Amino acid sequence: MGRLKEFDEAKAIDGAVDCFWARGYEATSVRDLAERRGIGGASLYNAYGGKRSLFVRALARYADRSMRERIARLEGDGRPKEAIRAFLTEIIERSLADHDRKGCLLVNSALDVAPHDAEIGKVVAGYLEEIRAFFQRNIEAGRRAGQMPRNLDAAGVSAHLLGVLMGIRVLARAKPDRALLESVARPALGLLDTPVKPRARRGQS
Amino acid sequence: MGRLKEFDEAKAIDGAVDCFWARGYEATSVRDLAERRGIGGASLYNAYGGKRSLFVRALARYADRSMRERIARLEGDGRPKEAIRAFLTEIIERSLADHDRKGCLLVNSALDVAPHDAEIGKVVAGYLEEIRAFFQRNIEAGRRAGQMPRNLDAAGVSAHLLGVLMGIRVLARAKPDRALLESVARPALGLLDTPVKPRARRGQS
DNA sequence: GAAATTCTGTAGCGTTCGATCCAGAATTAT
DNA sequence: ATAATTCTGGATCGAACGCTACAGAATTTC
Repeated sequence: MGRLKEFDEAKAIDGAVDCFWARGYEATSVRDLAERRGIGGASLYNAYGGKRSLFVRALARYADRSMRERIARLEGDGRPKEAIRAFLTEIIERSLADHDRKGCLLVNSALDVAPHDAEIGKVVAGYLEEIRAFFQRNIEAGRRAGQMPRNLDAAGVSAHLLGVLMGIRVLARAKPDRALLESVARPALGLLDTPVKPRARRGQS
Repeated sequence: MGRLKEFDEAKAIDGAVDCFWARGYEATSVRDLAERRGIGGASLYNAYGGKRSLFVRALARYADRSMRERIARLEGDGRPKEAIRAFLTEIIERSLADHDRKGCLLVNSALDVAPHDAEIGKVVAGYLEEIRAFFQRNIEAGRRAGQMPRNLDAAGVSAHLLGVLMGIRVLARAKPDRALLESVARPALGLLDTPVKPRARRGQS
Protein backbone atom coordinates (compact mmCIF):
# COMPACT_ATOMS: atom_id res chain seq x y z
CA MET A 1 0.00 0.00 0.00
CA GLY A 2 1.52 3.29 -1.06
CA ARG A 3 4.46 4.28 -3.16
CA LEU A 4 7.68 2.30 -2.79
CA LYS A 5 10.88 3.84 -1.42
CA GLU A 6 13.29 4.65 -4.20
CA PHE A 7 16.46 4.83 -2.10
CA ASP A 8 18.53 2.13 -0.50
CA GLU A 9 18.22 2.46 3.25
CA ALA A 10 21.56 0.81 3.91
CA LYS A 11 23.37 3.09 1.47
CA ALA A 12 21.60 6.07 2.97
CA ILE A 13 22.98 5.31 6.43
CA ASP A 14 26.42 4.67 4.97
CA GLY A 15 26.27 8.02 3.24
CA ALA A 16 25.29 9.65 6.51
CA VAL A 17 28.26 7.99 8.19
CA ASP A 18 30.57 9.43 5.54
CA CYS A 19 29.16 12.93 5.98
CA PHE A 20 29.21 13.00 9.77
CA TRP A 21 32.61 11.34 9.77
CA ALA A 22 34.22 13.84 7.43
CA ARG A 23 32.58 17.03 8.66
CA GLY A 24 31.32 16.42 12.19
CA TYR A 25 27.76 16.53 13.45
CA GLU A 26 27.15 20.27 13.57
CA ALA A 27 28.95 21.05 10.34
CA THR A 28 26.98 18.46 8.38
CA SER A 29 23.82 19.97 6.96
CA VAL A 30 20.63 18.16 6.08
CA ARG A 31 21.25 19.21 2.50
CA ASP A 32 24.67 17.54 2.56
CA LEU A 33 23.04 14.33 3.72
CA ALA A 34 20.33 14.53 1.09
CA GLU A 35 22.77 15.31 -1.68
CA ARG A 36 25.08 12.44 -0.75
CA ARG A 37 22.31 9.90 -1.23
CA GLY A 38 20.73 11.56 -4.23
CA ILE A 39 17.33 12.22 -2.73
CA GLY A 40 15.42 15.23 -1.48
CA GLY A 41 15.50 16.29 2.09
CA ALA A 42 11.84 15.53 2.73
CA SER A 43 12.34 11.80 2.41
CA LEU A 44 15.06 12.02 5.00
CA TYR A 45 12.61 13.41 7.52
CA ASN A 46 9.96 10.95 6.44
CA ALA A 47 12.26 8.02 6.95
CA TYR A 48 14.39 9.03 9.94
CA GLY A 49 12.64 11.92 11.64
CA GLY A 50 15.51 14.37 11.57
CA LYS A 51 19.21 15.02 11.61
CA ARG A 52 19.82 13.87 15.16
CA SER A 53 17.97 10.57 14.80
CA LEU A 54 19.91 9.86 11.64
CA PHE A 55 23.13 10.61 13.46
CA VAL A 56 22.34 8.09 16.18
CA ARG A 57 21.68 5.49 13.49
CA ALA A 58 24.89 6.41 11.72
CA LEU A 59 26.83 6.06 14.95
CA ALA A 60 25.43 2.57 15.44
CA ARG A 61 26.28 1.65 11.88
CA TYR A 62 29.81 2.91 12.28
CA ALA A 63 30.27 1.02 15.53
CA ASP A 64 29.10 -2.19 13.92
CA ARG A 65 31.13 -1.87 10.76
CA SER A 66 34.30 -0.49 12.25
CA MET A 67 34.77 -1.32 15.91
CA ARG A 68 32.78 -4.50 16.40
CA GLU A 69 33.99 -5.92 13.13
CA ARG A 70 37.58 -5.39 14.22
CA ILE A 71 36.96 -6.84 17.66
CA ALA A 72 35.25 -9.94 16.29
CA ARG A 73 37.91 -10.48 13.64
CA LEU A 74 40.89 -10.07 15.94
CA GLU A 75 39.37 -11.99 18.81
CA GLY A 76 38.51 -14.92 16.57
CA ASP A 77 42.09 -16.11 16.33
CA GLY A 78 42.33 -17.11 19.96
CA ARG A 79 45.62 -15.25 20.34
CA PRO A 80 44.79 -12.60 22.92
CA LYS A 81 48.10 -10.80 23.01
CA GLU A 82 48.25 -10.54 19.25
CA ALA A 83 44.63 -9.33 19.23
CA ILE A 84 45.47 -6.38 21.47
CA ARG A 85 48.67 -5.60 19.62
CA ALA A 86 46.93 -5.80 16.25
CA PHE A 87 44.12 -3.54 17.44
CA LEU A 88 46.52 -0.72 18.21
CA THR A 89 48.70 -1.20 15.16
CA GLU A 90 45.66 -1.34 12.88
CA ILE A 91 44.49 1.97 14.28
CA ILE A 92 47.92 3.48 13.72
CA GLU A 93 48.07 2.22 10.14
CA ARG A 94 44.56 3.44 9.42
CA SER A 95 45.33 6.82 10.92
CA LEU A 96 48.46 7.21 8.82
CA ALA A 97 46.63 6.17 5.67
CA ASP A 98 43.73 8.52 6.45
CA HIS A 99 44.85 11.43 4.31
CA ASP A 100 41.80 13.58 4.87
CA ARG A 101 42.22 13.07 8.62
CA LYS A 102 38.70 11.98 9.40
CA GLY A 103 39.89 10.15 12.49
CA CYS A 104 37.43 7.95 14.35
CA LEU A 105 33.78 8.90 14.37
CA LEU A 106 33.36 7.66 17.92
CA VAL A 107 36.30 9.68 19.25
CA ASN A 108 35.24 12.75 17.32
CA SER A 109 31.75 12.39 18.74
CA ALA A 110 33.05 11.83 22.25
CA LEU A 111 34.61 15.26 22.13
CA ASP A 112 32.13 17.15 19.98
CA VAL A 113 28.62 16.06 20.71
CA ALA A 114 28.78 13.87 23.81
CA PRO A 115 29.33 16.74 26.27
CA HIS A 116 26.40 18.71 24.85
CA ASP A 117 23.98 15.81 24.43
CA ALA A 118 23.55 13.48 27.38
CA GLU A 119 21.77 10.77 25.44
CA ILE A 120 24.34 10.54 22.68
CA GLY A 121 27.01 10.82 25.34
CA LYS A 122 25.80 7.63 26.94
CA VAL A 123 25.71 5.89 23.60
CA VAL A 124 29.30 6.91 22.85
CA ALA A 125 30.46 5.96 26.34
CA GLY A 126 28.88 2.56 25.78
CA TYR A 127 30.84 1.99 22.59
CA LEU A 128 34.08 3.00 24.27
CA GLU A 129 33.29 0.62 27.11
CA GLU A 130 32.98 -2.17 24.54
CA ILE A 131 36.53 -1.48 23.43
CA ARG A 132 37.80 -1.46 27.01
CA ALA A 133 35.99 -4.72 27.69
CA PHE A 134 37.68 -6.22 24.62
CA PHE A 135 41.05 -5.26 26.07
CA GLN A 136 40.16 -6.67 29.48
CA ARG A 137 38.87 -9.98 28.09
CA ASN A 138 42.05 -10.49 26.13
CA ILE A 139 44.28 -9.52 29.00
CA GLU A 140 42.55 -12.08 31.18
CA ALA A 141 42.81 -14.70 28.45
CA GLY A 142 46.47 -13.90 27.88
CA ARG A 143 47.19 -14.17 31.56
CA ARG A 144 45.48 -17.53 31.77
CA ALA A 145 47.48 -18.70 28.77
CA GLY A 146 50.69 -17.60 30.45
CA GLN A 147 51.50 -15.15 27.68
CA MET A 148 51.25 -12.16 29.95
CA PRO A 149 52.49 -11.32 33.43
CA ARG A 150 50.45 -13.17 36.01
CA ASN A 151 49.96 -10.12 38.22
CA LEU A 152 48.74 -7.85 35.42
CA ASP A 153 45.76 -5.75 36.51
CA ALA A 154 43.30 -6.56 33.73
CA ALA A 155 40.79 -3.82 34.51
CA GLY A 156 43.41 -1.15 35.06
CA VAL A 157 45.53 -1.99 32.03
CA SER A 158 42.45 -2.20 29.82
CA ALA A 159 41.60 1.37 30.83
CA HIS A 160 45.17 2.39 30.06
CA LEU A 161 44.99 0.80 26.63
CA LEU A 162 41.71 2.57 25.93
CA GLY A 163 43.26 5.87 26.93
CA VAL A 164 46.29 5.23 24.74
CA LEU A 165 43.98 4.42 21.86
CA MET A 166 42.12 7.71 22.31
CA GLY A 167 45.43 9.53 22.50
CA ILE A 168 46.59 7.98 19.25
CA ARG A 169 43.40 9.09 17.56
CA VAL A 170 43.77 12.66 18.76
CA LEU A 171 47.45 12.99 17.90
CA ALA A 172 46.87 11.39 14.51
CA ARG A 173 44.57 14.26 13.61
CA ALA A 174 46.89 16.99 14.81
CA LYS A 175 50.23 15.42 13.84
CA PRO A 176 50.02 12.24 11.77
CA ASP A 177 53.56 10.99 12.27
CA ARG A 178 54.41 7.31 12.42
CA ALA A 179 57.25 7.58 14.91
CA LEU A 180 55.09 9.63 17.26
CA LEU A 181 52.11 7.30 17.16
CA GLU A 182 54.21 4.16 17.55
CA SER A 183 55.98 5.70 20.50
CA VAL A 184 52.62 6.36 22.12
CA ALA A 185 51.62 2.71 21.77
CA ARG A 186 54.93 0.99 22.52
CA PRO A 187 55.07 1.23 26.32
CA ALA A 188 51.43 0.19 26.59
CA LEU A 189 52.07 -2.92 24.54
CA GLY A 190 55.20 -3.54 26.59
CA LEU A 191 53.03 -4.05 29.65
CA LEU A 192 51.76 -7.23 28.09
CA ASP A 193 55.20 -8.79 27.75
CA THR A 194 56.54 -10.91 30.55
CA PRO A 195 59.63 -9.09 31.71
CA VAL A 196 62.98 -10.70 31.11
CA LYS A 197 65.27 -9.92 34.01
CA PRO A 198 68.49 -8.42 32.79
CA ARG A 199 71.38 -10.51 34.12
CA ALA A 200 74.34 -9.13 32.24
CA ARG A 201 75.63 -5.80 33.44
CA ARG A 202 76.24 -4.43 29.94
CA GLY A 203 73.73 -6.39 27.94
CA GLN A 204 72.96 -4.96 24.50
CA SER A 205 69.23 -5.09 25.28
CA MET B 1 43.63 60.80 17.67
CA GLY B 2 40.15 59.36 17.41
CA ARG B 3 37.73 57.88 19.89
CA LEU B 4 39.11 55.65 22.63
CA LYS B 5 38.26 51.96 22.87
CA GLU B 6 35.67 51.35 25.53
CA PHE B 7 36.34 47.67 26.12
CA ASP B 8 39.18 45.92 27.87
CA GLU B 9 41.19 44.04 25.28
CA ALA B 10 42.46 41.48 27.76
CA LYS B 11 38.97 40.75 29.05
CA ALA B 12 37.73 40.52 25.51
CA ILE B 13 40.19 37.76 24.69
CA ASP B 14 39.41 35.99 27.95
CA GLY B 15 35.72 36.13 27.08
CA ALA B 16 36.49 34.69 23.66
CA VAL B 17 38.42 31.87 25.32
CA ASP B 18 35.42 31.09 27.50
CA CYS B 19 33.07 31.00 24.51
CA PHE B 20 35.25 28.90 22.23
CA TRP B 21 36.14 26.64 25.15
CA ALA B 22 32.56 25.97 26.16
CA ARG B 23 30.95 25.71 22.73
CA GLY B 24 33.68 24.98 20.23
CA TYR B 25 34.80 27.08 17.29
CA GLU B 26 31.98 26.46 14.84
CA ALA B 27 29.22 26.58 17.42
CA THR B 28 30.37 29.92 18.79
CA SER B 29 28.77 32.78 16.92
CA VAL B 30 30.09 36.28 16.52
CA ARG B 31 27.05 37.45 18.46
CA ASP B 32 27.96 35.18 21.36
CA LEU B 33 31.40 36.72 21.44
CA ALA B 34 30.03 40.25 21.28
CA GLU B 35 27.44 39.60 23.97
CA ARG B 36 29.98 38.06 26.33
CA ARG B 37 32.05 41.22 26.34
CA GLY B 38 29.15 43.64 26.23
CA ILE B 39 29.99 45.28 22.93
CA GLY B 40 28.56 45.32 19.45
CA GLY B 41 29.82 43.05 16.76
CA ALA B 42 31.31 45.82 14.66
CA SER B 43 34.02 46.58 17.21
CA LEU B 44 35.02 42.98 17.13
CA TYR B 45 35.72 43.16 13.42
CA ASN B 46 37.36 46.53 13.85
CA ALA B 47 39.70 45.24 16.51
CA TYR B 48 40.41 41.67 15.44
CA GLY B 49 39.35 41.31 11.84
CA GLY B 50 37.01 38.41 12.26
CA LYS B 51 36.02 35.30 14.10
CA ARG B 52 38.95 33.19 12.98
CA SER B 53 41.61 35.75 13.88
CA LEU B 54 40.05 36.14 17.30
CA PHE B 55 40.12 32.37 17.71
CA VAL B 56 43.84 32.22 16.99
CA ARG B 57 44.39 34.90 19.60
CA ALA B 58 42.20 33.08 22.07
CA LEU B 59 44.16 29.87 21.48
CA ALA B 60 47.41 31.68 22.24
CA ARG B 61 45.92 33.20 25.37
CA TYR B 62 44.68 29.83 26.54
CA ALA B 63 48.06 28.20 25.89
CA ASP B 64 49.82 30.89 27.90
CA ARG B 65 47.44 30.89 30.82
CA SER B 66 46.83 27.18 31.05
CA MET B 67 49.59 25.06 29.58
CA ARG B 68 52.67 27.24 29.82
CA GLU B 69 51.73 28.45 33.28
CA ARG B 70 51.49 24.85 34.46
CA ILE B 71 54.76 23.87 32.81
CA ALA B 72 56.62 26.82 34.29
CA ARG B 73 55.16 26.29 37.74
CA LEU B 74 55.83 22.56 37.90
CA GLU B 75 59.24 22.74 36.32
CA GLY B 76 60.38 25.42 38.72
CA ASP B 77 60.72 23.04 41.62
CA GLY B 78 63.61 21.16 40.10
CA ARG B 79 61.96 17.83 40.83
CA PRO B 80 61.47 16.38 37.36
CA LYS B 81 59.67 13.19 38.28
CA GLU B 82 57.23 15.05 40.49
CA ALA B 83 56.70 17.60 37.73
CA ILE B 84 55.57 14.91 35.30
CA ARG B 85 53.44 13.15 37.86
CA ALA B 86 51.83 16.41 38.97
CA PHE B 87 51.09 17.39 35.39
CA LEU B 88 49.00 14.29 34.82
CA THR B 89 47.30 14.32 38.21
CA GLU B 90 46.45 18.01 37.86
CA ILE B 91 44.78 17.30 34.56
CA ILE B 92 42.82 14.45 36.09
CA GLU B 93 41.68 16.60 39.00
CA ARG B 94 40.73 19.45 36.71
CA SER B 95 38.82 17.11 34.45
CA LEU B 96 36.87 15.64 37.34
CA ALA B 97 36.07 19.09 38.73
CA ASP B 98 35.03 20.34 35.27
CA HIS B 99 31.31 19.81 35.65
CA ASP B 100 30.31 21.35 32.35
CA ARG B 101 32.87 19.15 30.63
CA LYS B 102 34.64 21.82 28.66
CA GLY B 103 37.75 19.70 28.50
CA CYS B 104 40.92 21.26 27.11
CA LEU B 105 40.65 23.89 24.42
CA LEU B 106 43.81 22.64 22.71
CA VAL B 107 42.60 19.03 22.57
CA ASN B 108 39.14 20.08 21.46
CA SER B 109 40.70 22.18 18.73
CA ALA B 110 43.06 19.40 17.70
CA LEU B 111 40.06 17.27 16.87
CA ASP B 112 37.60 19.90 15.65
CA VAL B 113 39.35 22.59 13.72
CA ALA B 114 42.91 21.40 13.14
CA PRO B 115 42.01 18.85 10.44
CA HIS B 116 39.97 21.41 8.51
CA ASP B 117 42.34 24.34 8.86
CA ALA B 118 45.99 23.73 8.10
CA GLU B 119 47.25 26.94 9.67
CA ILE B 120 45.47 26.46 12.97
CA GLY B 121 46.46 22.82 12.80
CA LYS B 122 50.12 23.78 12.84
CA VAL B 123 49.53 26.14 15.73
CA VAL B 124 47.82 23.42 17.75
CA ALA B 125 50.50 20.88 16.87
CA GLY B 126 53.08 23.35 18.09
CA TYR B 127 51.40 23.68 21.47
CA LEU B 128 51.18 19.91 21.83
CA GLU B 129 54.85 19.67 20.95
CA GLU B 130 55.62 22.06 23.80
CA ILE B 131 53.95 19.65 26.19
CA ARG B 132 55.89 16.70 24.79
CA ALA B 133 59.11 18.66 25.06
CA PHE B 134 58.30 19.39 28.71
CA PHE B 135 57.96 15.67 29.31
CA GLN B 136 61.19 14.92 27.50
CA ARG B 137 63.17 17.58 29.35
CA ASN B 138 62.02 16.24 32.68
CA ILE B 139 62.68 12.65 31.75
CA GLU B 140 66.22 13.55 30.80
CA ALA B 141 66.65 15.53 33.99
CA GLY B 142 65.21 12.72 36.07
CA ARG B 143 67.51 10.23 34.41
CA ARG B 144 70.52 12.40 35.08
CA ALA B 145 69.46 12.74 38.70
CA GLY B 146 69.19 8.98 38.99
CA GLN B 147 65.48 9.15 39.82
CA MET B 148 64.46 7.33 36.71
CA PRO B 149 65.68 4.21 34.89
CA ARG B 150 68.94 4.94 33.14
CA ASN B 151 67.85 3.33 29.86
CA LEU B 152 64.55 5.19 29.61
CA ASP B 153 63.89 6.42 26.08
CA ALA B 154 63.20 10.09 26.74
CA ALA B 155 61.82 10.93 23.31
CA GLY B 156 59.65 7.81 23.09
CA VAL B 157 58.28 7.98 26.62
CA SER B 158 57.54 11.69 26.25
CA ALA B 159 55.39 10.84 23.22
CA HIS B 160 53.69 8.13 25.23
CA LEU B 161 52.95 10.57 28.04
CA LEU B 162 51.53 13.07 25.58
CA GLY B 163 49.28 10.39 24.12
CA VAL B 164 48.12 9.33 27.56
CA LEU B 165 47.38 12.95 28.36
CA MET B 166 45.25 13.28 25.23
CA GLY B 167 43.47 10.05 26.09
CA ILE B 168 42.65 11.29 29.57
CA ARG B 169 41.18 14.46 28.11
CA VAL B 170 39.01 12.53 25.68
CA LEU B 171 37.77 9.98 28.19
CA ALA B 172 37.09 12.70 30.74
CA ARG B 173 34.57 14.24 28.37
CA ALA B 174 32.82 10.99 27.57
CA LYS B 175 33.08 9.30 30.96
CA PRO B 176 34.42 11.44 33.79
CA ASP B 177 35.26 8.68 36.24
CA ARG B 178 38.17 8.93 38.65
CA ALA B 179 39.06 5.25 38.69
CA LEU B 180 39.08 5.14 34.89
CA LEU B 181 41.27 8.22 34.44
CA GLU B 182 43.73 7.19 37.13
CA SER B 183 44.03 3.76 35.57
CA VAL B 184 44.89 5.39 32.27
CA ALA B 185 47.71 7.36 33.84
CA ARG B 186 49.11 4.79 36.28
CA PRO B 187 51.15 2.56 33.94
CA ALA B 188 52.59 5.60 32.19
CA LEU B 189 53.80 7.05 35.48
CA GLY B 190 55.10 3.62 36.42
CA LEU B 191 57.57 3.83 33.57
CA LEU B 192 59.37 6.57 35.47
CA ASP B 193 59.98 4.43 38.53
CA THR B 194 63.17 2.46 38.75
CA PRO B 195 62.03 -1.14 38.87
CA VAL B 196 62.60 -3.08 42.07
CA LYS B 197 63.52 -6.63 41.18
CA PRO B 198 61.28 -9.01 43.01
CA ARG B 199 63.47 -11.40 45.00
CA ALA B 200 60.94 -13.21 47.12
CA ARG B 201 58.92 -15.87 45.32
CA ARG B 202 55.62 -14.98 47.03
CA GLY B 203 56.15 -11.34 47.84
CA GLN B 204 52.99 -9.32 48.59
CA SER B 205 52.64 -6.66 45.88
C1' DG C 1 -11.38 1.70 -12.98
C1' DA C 2 -11.62 4.68 -8.32
C1' DA C 3 -10.09 5.53 -3.71
C1' DA C 4 -6.64 5.34 -0.36
C1' DT C 5 -1.99 5.44 0.93
C1' DT C 6 2.95 6.40 0.68
C1' DC C 7 6.99 8.45 -1.25
C1' DT C 8 9.42 12.33 -3.94
C1' DG C 9 10.89 16.92 -5.39
C1' DT C 10 10.35 21.75 -4.90
C1' DA C 11 9.55 25.60 -2.60
C1' DG C 12 9.48 28.01 1.32
C1' DC C 13 9.00 28.68 6.46
C1' DG C 14 11.43 31.33 10.25
C1' DT C 15 15.95 31.64 12.23
C1' DT C 16 20.66 32.30 12.53
C1' DC C 17 25.12 32.71 10.50
C1' DG C 18 29.60 35.75 9.40
C1' DA C 19 30.31 40.00 7.80
C1' DT C 20 29.46 44.94 6.48
C1' DC C 21 27.50 49.57 6.28
C1' DC C 22 26.52 53.80 8.40
C1' DA C 23 25.16 57.69 11.28
C1' DG C 24 26.56 59.47 15.44
C1' DA C 25 29.46 59.76 19.66
C1' DA C 26 33.99 60.60 21.42
C1' DT C 27 38.63 62.06 21.08
C1' DT C 28 42.89 64.55 19.21
C1' DA C 29 45.16 67.95 16.14
C1' DT C 30 45.08 72.44 14.42
C1' DA D 1 35.85 76.35 17.48
C1' DT D 2 36.70 73.31 13.44
C1' DA D 3 38.45 69.41 11.12
C1' DA D 4 40.12 64.89 11.17
C1' DT D 5 40.07 60.52 13.03
C1' DT D 6 38.48 56.42 15.53
C1' DC D 7 35.18 53.71 17.95
C1' DT D 8 30.19 52.24 18.94
C1' DG D 9 25.51 50.38 18.47
C1' DG D 10 22.09 49.05 15.36
C1' DA D 11 20.38 47.82 11.14
C1' DT D 12 21.04 44.93 7.50
C1' DC D 13 23.22 42.02 3.85
C1' DG D 14 23.11 37.47 1.30
C1' DA D 15 23.63 32.82 2.45
C1' DA D 16 22.86 28.79 4.89
C1' DC D 17 20.60 26.44 8.59
C1' DG D 18 16.83 22.62 10.33
C1' DC D 19 12.54 21.67 9.17
C1' DT D 20 7.78 21.54 7.03
C1' DA D 21 3.88 22.13 3.61
C1' DC D 22 2.16 20.63 -0.48
C1' DA D 23 1.16 18.96 -5.08
C1' DG D 24 2.03 15.20 -7.85
C1' DA D 25 3.91 10.52 -8.92
C1' DA D 26 3.70 5.74 -7.75
C1' DT D 27 1.64 1.84 -5.66
C1' DT D 28 -1.97 -1.10 -3.27
C1' DT D 29 -6.79 -2.14 -1.98
C1' DC D 30 -11.32 -2.43 -3.34
